[in-house]
Formats: sequence, structure tokens, C-alpha cells
Amino acid sequence: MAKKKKSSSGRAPGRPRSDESRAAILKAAYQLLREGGFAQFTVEGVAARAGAGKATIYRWWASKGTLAVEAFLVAVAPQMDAVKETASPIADLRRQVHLAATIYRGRAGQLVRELIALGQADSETNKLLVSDFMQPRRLAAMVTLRRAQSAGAVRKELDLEVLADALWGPIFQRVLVTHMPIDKGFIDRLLDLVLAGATRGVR
Amino acid sequence: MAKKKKSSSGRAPGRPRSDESRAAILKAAYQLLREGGFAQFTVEGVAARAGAGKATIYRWWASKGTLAVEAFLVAVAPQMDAVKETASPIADLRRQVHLAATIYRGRAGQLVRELIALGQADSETNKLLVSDFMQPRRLAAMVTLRRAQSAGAVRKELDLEVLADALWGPIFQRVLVTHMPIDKGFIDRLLDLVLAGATRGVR
Amino acid sequence: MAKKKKSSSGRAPGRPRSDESRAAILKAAYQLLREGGFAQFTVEGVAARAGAGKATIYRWWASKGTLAVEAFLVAVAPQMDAVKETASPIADLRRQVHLAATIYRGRAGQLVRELIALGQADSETNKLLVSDFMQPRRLAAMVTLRRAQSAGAVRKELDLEVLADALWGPIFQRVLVTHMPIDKGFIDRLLDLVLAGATRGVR
Amino acid sequence: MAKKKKSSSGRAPGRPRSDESRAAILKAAYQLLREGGFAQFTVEGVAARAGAGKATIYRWWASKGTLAVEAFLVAVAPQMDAVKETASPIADLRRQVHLAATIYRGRAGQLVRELIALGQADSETNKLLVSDFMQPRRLAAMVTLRRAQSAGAVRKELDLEVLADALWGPIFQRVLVTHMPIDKGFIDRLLDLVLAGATRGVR
DNA sequence: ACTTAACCGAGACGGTACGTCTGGTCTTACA
DNA sequence: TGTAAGACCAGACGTACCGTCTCGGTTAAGT
Repeated sequence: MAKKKKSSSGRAPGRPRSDESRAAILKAAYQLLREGGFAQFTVEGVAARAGAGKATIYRWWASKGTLAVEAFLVAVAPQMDAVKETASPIADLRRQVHLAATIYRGRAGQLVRELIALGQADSETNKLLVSDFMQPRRLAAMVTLRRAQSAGAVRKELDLEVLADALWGPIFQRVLVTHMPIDKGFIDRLLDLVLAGATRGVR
Repeated sequence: MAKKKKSSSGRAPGRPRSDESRAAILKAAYQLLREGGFAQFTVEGVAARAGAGKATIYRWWASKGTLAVEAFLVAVAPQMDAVKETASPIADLRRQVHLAATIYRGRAGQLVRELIALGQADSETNKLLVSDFMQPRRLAAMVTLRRAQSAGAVRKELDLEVLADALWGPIFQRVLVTHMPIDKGFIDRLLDLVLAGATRGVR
Repeated sequence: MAKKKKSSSGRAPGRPRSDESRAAILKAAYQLLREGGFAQFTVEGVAARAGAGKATIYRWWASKGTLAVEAFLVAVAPQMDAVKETASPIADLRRQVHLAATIYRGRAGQLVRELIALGQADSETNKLLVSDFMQPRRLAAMVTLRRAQSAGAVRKELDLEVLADALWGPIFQRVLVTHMPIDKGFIDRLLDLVLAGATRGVR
Repeated sequence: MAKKKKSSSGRAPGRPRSDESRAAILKAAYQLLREGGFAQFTVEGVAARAGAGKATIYRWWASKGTLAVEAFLVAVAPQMDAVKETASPIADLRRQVHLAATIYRGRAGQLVRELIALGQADSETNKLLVSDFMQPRRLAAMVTLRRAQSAGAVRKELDLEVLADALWGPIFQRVLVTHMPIDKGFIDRLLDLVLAGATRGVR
């Protein structure tokens, strides 16, 4: 989050930021999120559990939401990038979408859901969530999509942004709105439908 | 929301619920939602503006969220159903999706967005929003989709739920998550892509 | 409480007041007072327990306080007048003061205490308590005092109101203010002191 | 009331209590008491007028009552001790009782009355009022009474507590119960009566 | 028998204050 | 300067009662 610019002639004056404190805060924040979702997540609770002062939290994070997002990112994001590239970009893509579905089905998905909700009221939070969590995954997907396009598996003139939205959007709809299940069969049928449209022209 | 306790032998004892009060509360609630979104929306504010007691609100609505949803429904929903049926179900469908996009681009969309966010923390609220706002629109779309299928414009074996998700899901993703624009061009390209996959025949 | 003027030519039209209801209300009110003191005593609670409507209560009693006082009077007062007259007015007087002390030491005293407190904020309540509870006892005492004066046991020129105050006032002080015990010894010493002053002139 | 947590090795950590805030709260509280008595006295009103948060009030005062008593003490008590000692303890005593009567006749007396009433429901409040307001005055009176006893103006074997009760008790009775006037003549007659009983010798 | 009028239980109503809670800021002493 | 502690303001929360009101229905007396 907040950066500390190192001046060329050495380091800034005064006591340096305590990384120990930062880590304790993020850890405590993530624990609270896991234990009771966003309802249980209070800045006071985080400070108390981390043995930190509230002021320290507000010095480094702009709001409750940005702290929540960063705590989520630090704890969850690393475990989530795991789709390796194969010779078939379409197969890769299918695996990526299935992976996303798996995530949103689980505990982490519950958190993402609440973070997205939080982002509706606090644009700072939304911006951070999108740039640091959504965007990286989207970019990875875009790479795969471009590989597929180059390989001729996706029509050349197709807008890949639209294609990506068509593949991931329904997941969000089910997670956030209808709360319908996002099972394997649903994802497969969705992939069949959209990829069919992506490979051939309009009739 | 409102109880309906009409026993066969007459009505419930005691002073009946005041519909005047109910209307004033819903109106005040909707005004506050329009003026400042959910941030400004407080039960105290609604009570004060409606000239109602807080207890009256809590007597009839389970939570802030359900009040917000109902206020939204009463004020907005009636103005929103306007797609008439033509000979071409595909054309009808395109118009329905475009209409949805228009809604979510505007003021009402902002409200829906916040109500969905609210629903993440309060399942009661989500349930009400889905059943009374989302579901009716979805059902209208399903009718059109079935017409399209009967007319042969959509493959017979296609799961229409999946098709609906593929058409509307991306809108929610943009509204709730990425906050990307939902312009006419995007909707057209999305429709082209998904309907291409939905039509009969391969390649 | 409320009086019903009987017109000379018969009674008022309409349904007459239900004595059953009145009794149930007073009984419920007294029970609540006994069980939890004035803190537990709510008009809603009384109505619920009596199976009566709140409107019925407010039709016949001016306020919560007057209901409490009347409930107290109906239930407690009858048990409290028990000092018979003997040949010695001084002995009668001593017994009267001791009896008052006994009352204020006990459960009923706790109630009187709270009713007096209530009367500070609601003059209606205070007026009723004084006129219907305090005054009768005071008058009985005045009779005894006058007997004592006639018998020469109290100086002729003494203001008996002052004497009465000097005998009962300290009890109220201990009950309401200092919460010191009002034991038999204290009352005896008080009687000795004040009666000594009442029998002889200033030095 | 205010905590005093001075450890031997320095002071407590954290931001210290704001005396400015404390003073503003007590001042606002007293103003409200003066303006409308206890009926007007609400914690919300005090907080609003003092520019303080309600939580700050509840952090430092256990109840509405203790706040009211302390506000009263801070504002009123200092102005109330004014009886100087002369060569005649009996004359001093008469002046003390007259002074008390004067107080209870006036504005402050109205407040004390309501504070005593409040104390019936909240022992904490009563305790504070007695210890910080009643007791000091009582102790001053006891000193005078002992002087009178030493000087032979009061019988040696007399229980001075009883004597004090006999002198002040009737005032409380009139203030709290009968609401009869406490005029100069009444006090004089009371003093004559009780002091007659208190003096040495019989008849 | 019919009307009139006051009663009754039930319970919703506007209003007010309660005491709690949290967000975000500020103020200490110490490191 | 950073930090832990914790006080501070602000203001919404949901609850509890107050005293009033509005129903449908009941119970007399007078017609």
C-alpha cells in the first residue's frame, strides 16, 4: 500500500515503519475476515488483536475497505495462480474459467463477494480490489485468449474483452446476484456456448 | 413484507396497519436513496422524513435492507417493464438486453448496485431483491428465449438458463466489479458473440 | 378514582364501567410493583397482565403514577390501620410512631419510597399519595396529639403540626435520604427527645 | 467519579482524559437541570450541548443520576457553606437549620428534591448524593452539636444523631412528602420544640 | 327489537431517550 | 518520526415505553 521513498542520500529521518506491526495488522485483519466475514471485521478489532494502535492502521491504510482488501490479497492471492500453459490455449482457457468458479464457490469467494460489495460504497476499495486482484487474473486470461486467437481457435475480428466478459461475467452474476450454484456442469455448458460463438461467424 | 392475516372468520383484532404510514415511509426511503445512495439511507432519517416512529419501521421491515429494496421496488420497478413482443424473438431479446444495459447505466442502476451490495451481508435483502426484482425480468427473458428456441433461432438442446446468464452476466460484472462502461457497442458485440454460439449448426 | 355522577333521574347511558376490569388492572399493577418495584412497573406490562387495553387504563387513571398509587392504596392501606386507643395518649402516640417505622422498614416502605420519588416529578401523583395515604395517618396522629394536649401531657401552646413533623420527619429522612436504619432504639430515643421538648417549656 | 489510576512509576498510557470535555459536560448538565429540572435532563441533550459524544459521558459516569448529582455538586455546593462559628453553639445551630430551610425553599432545593427522588431508583446516585452533599453538611452540624453538648447546652447522654435527625428530618418531610411550606416561623417553632427536649434538666 | 352511547381488548401509531457500537481523529509517553 | 494506548466526537443502531388512536365488538338504558 503506502510506499516509502528512499532518498538517494540514505534513509528518511525518524523511526522507520515497523514491518512487524504491518504484518501483525494484516494477519489479524485476515483472521477476522475468515472468522466472521465482513460483519465481524472492525478496525478496533483488528487493532486489538494485532496489538496495534488504530492510528497506526489509519496512517497506512486509507479506510477499513482498503485494509480488508490488502489483507485478503496478502493471505489469499498467492495461493490462487496455478494455471500453467499447455499446447492448447482453449484447454488452458477452460481450466482458467473452471478455476475461477472453484474459487468463488469456496471460502475465498465469500470474501471476494463481500469485498466487491464493499467496493460499491467506497471507490478506493473497489479500485484496489480490481487493480490488485481482478486485473492480474484478467490479464492472464487475455494472454491465453490472444494465444487462442493467434492459433485460429477464436475468430480474428472478435473483441477479446467481450469474450472475457462473456466467460467470467456469468460467474459474478451467480455469485453476487442470484446466488445460484456455480457447478462444473454449468461452467462446461457456458464454455461450450460462448466458445461456439467465438469460433464461428454469425450465421 | 406486509402481513396478511385474514382469518376466515374476519380480520385481526387491534388497530389495523396504516397504509398512509406505510406509503409515507416507502416514499421517504426512496427519496433518501435517490438523494444520497445507501450512505445517506438511515432508518432514523427515513422515520424523521416520513413523520413516522422508528418502531413502526422495525415493526414491518426486518432490516434496513429489506426496507430499501421495497422502497426501490415500489418506486422504480413499475416504470421498467416496457419491451413488447414482435415477430422476431431474437430482435426482442436484443432489445431486452439493451434495455437492461440502459437501466444499469442510469440512476436506478446505481441503486440496484448498492442493493446488490447490501444483499451480500443480509440474505433476507438479497432474497427479496432477487425474487421481486430480478426474477420477473429473468422470467420475461426466458419466455423470449423459449420463443426463439421454438422458432429455431436457438439450438434445441441449449440450456436456456446458461444462455440467459451469458447475456446478462457480463452486464453485472461491469456494473459491480470492473466498473467498465456498458455502452451500446459493447452490448451489440456481446449479443453477436453469444447469439452466434446459440444458433443452430456448427461452423 | 374517577367518579361517576349519578343524575337524579337515573344513571348515565352507555355501557357502565367494568369493575372486573378495574380490579384486574389494580391487582396486576400491585403485583408488578411488588415484584420489581417501580422500575418494572410499566403501563404496558399492567395492561398485558390484566388482560386489559392500555386505553382502558388511561381512561380511568391520569398517569402511570396515579395508577401506581391507587394500586398501592388498594392493596396495602387496609392492612395498615391498627392502633387502637388506650387511656394513655402518649403511649398511643409512641405506638403509632413505632408502627410507622415498622412499615417503612418493610416491603411496603420500599414502595412508598418509590411513590414519593415519583411524586417529585408528577404533582398529581404526589397529591394523591398525600391525600389518600399520608393525610389519613396524619389525621389519626393529630387526634392522638390533641388528646395528649387535652390531658396536659403536651404543652398547651405547642403547635401540634410541628410536633407531628418532629416525630415523623426523621423517619422520612432516614428512608428517603440517608438510608440509615430505623430500628426500635432509634425511634425510642427520638420519642424521648421530642416528647421531652413537648412536655416542658424552653429552659 | 473520575478514575485516578496513577501507577507509582508514572501515569497511565494513552490519551489522558480531557478536563475540558469533563467541564463542558458538567456545565451543560447543570444548565439543563436548572432550565427544566430532571424532566429536561437527558444524556443526549447534555452531549449535544456540551459538544461531546454520548460514549464519553458513559465512559466516565455510571448513570444519568450520578452525572446529575456531580453536575449539581460542582455548580451548587461551593456556594452553600457559609455558617461561621460564634460563641453560642445553639445560635450557630439555629442558623444552620434556618440556612438549610432557605436552601430547600429555593431553586437548588428543587434540584436536591429531584436528585433524592432519583436516588430511590438508583442506589449509586443516592450514595453519591449522600456522601458528597448531605454528609459534609451533617458533619458540620455534628461539630456544632458537640460544641453545644460540651458547653452544657445539650444533655450529655443525648444521642446527637437523633437530635440532628429531629432537627433536619421535618424539613425533608415537608420538601419531599407533604410539600408544605418551610417558612421561618415553622423552623423557629421546630427549633424551640426540639431544643427544649435537648436541654439539660427535666421540667 | 332498535338505537344510542360509552365501554372493552387489541395493538398500531408518533415520539423520545436509552445505552451500545464503530469509524476515523487526536493526544499522550516512549522508542 | 513511528508506535501502543486509549480518549475523543459524531451519529446510527435497535429497543423500550409513553400516551394516543383506531379498529371490531359488547353491554346497558331509553325508545
